[in-house]
Amino acid sequence: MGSASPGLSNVSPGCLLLSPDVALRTGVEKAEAGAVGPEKRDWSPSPPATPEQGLSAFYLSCFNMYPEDGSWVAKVPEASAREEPLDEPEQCPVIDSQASASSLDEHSLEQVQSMVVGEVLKDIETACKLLNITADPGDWSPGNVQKWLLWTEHQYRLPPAGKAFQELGGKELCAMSEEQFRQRAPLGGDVLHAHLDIWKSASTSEEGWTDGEVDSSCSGQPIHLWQFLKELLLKPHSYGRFIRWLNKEKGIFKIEDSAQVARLWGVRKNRPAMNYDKLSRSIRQYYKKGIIRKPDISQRLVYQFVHPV
DNA sequence: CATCAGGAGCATC
DNA sequence: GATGCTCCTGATG
Repeated sequence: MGSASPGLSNVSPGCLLLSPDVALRTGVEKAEAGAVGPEKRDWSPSPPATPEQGLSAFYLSCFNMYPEDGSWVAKVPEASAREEPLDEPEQCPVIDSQASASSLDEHSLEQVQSMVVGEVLKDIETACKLLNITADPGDWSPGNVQKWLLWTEHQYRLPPAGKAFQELGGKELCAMSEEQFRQRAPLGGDVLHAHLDIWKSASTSEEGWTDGEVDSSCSGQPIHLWQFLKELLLKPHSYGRFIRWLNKEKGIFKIEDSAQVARLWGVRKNRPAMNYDKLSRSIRQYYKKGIIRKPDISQRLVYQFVHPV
């Protein structure tokens, strides 16, 4: 998938996907019914072929596969009854080596999750570039708001609502409730509100990333692979199923899902062809430099930072 | 078969 | 030149 640029690919999947309040309860169902339209009802979880197909529509449809509120994860067909560690940020689940059917389901779910997040972020990024606006709706000028409205209306075939939101800046827009959206735009106001929520949550989680102590996106310097790995390790809440510490003090970590880690790295570096073979080659370049090494007892997919934090 | 190790050429900054 | 992407051969469990 991905050619998302470094900026938006910073967003943590967990922040988006684990916020059912935003994604599920603020009109996504209605978004599907009202905007996505009958021709898109039979979405299967595969990425849209073209931007014009509407990546957010894909996102919305994916969520709508399990539309009741509550835990989205639990709605996955035949999903494991095992508790997901979603509410315990520090918990790093250990993936059983004997993969059961249920853990396989979890894996495919994770793939869908990260895929969806990637597509949504790409969607937002595309819009930002196209419209020359920032990803954070709070920063929008009234002109930016109008651009965003036009774009969203066009993407989801909503009736024009620009006039109803004239003179409103991004801050005011963000402060508005779904009800207020509906008052101003009886047709599609709820959908616009739902989309704005997605943008808001995307930019919020992006800020979360830039707070990271090893994050390099502020400095403008290209991120190093070892920094990226540390970033993932710092966010077990979001990435604990892909990569986790075995011994944080010694800097020993295990890549649990090599394909996902490589994919995330590829997204970050805008290298869609990235895979674990290449990523691991880059890790091995660190051997000589004394940044990463294999631990004393070598294990598959286990590496060690030479200078743990 | 996936992973690991490392050589080599190349692009980018 | 540093960094990492890409492709490669060969080894290993």
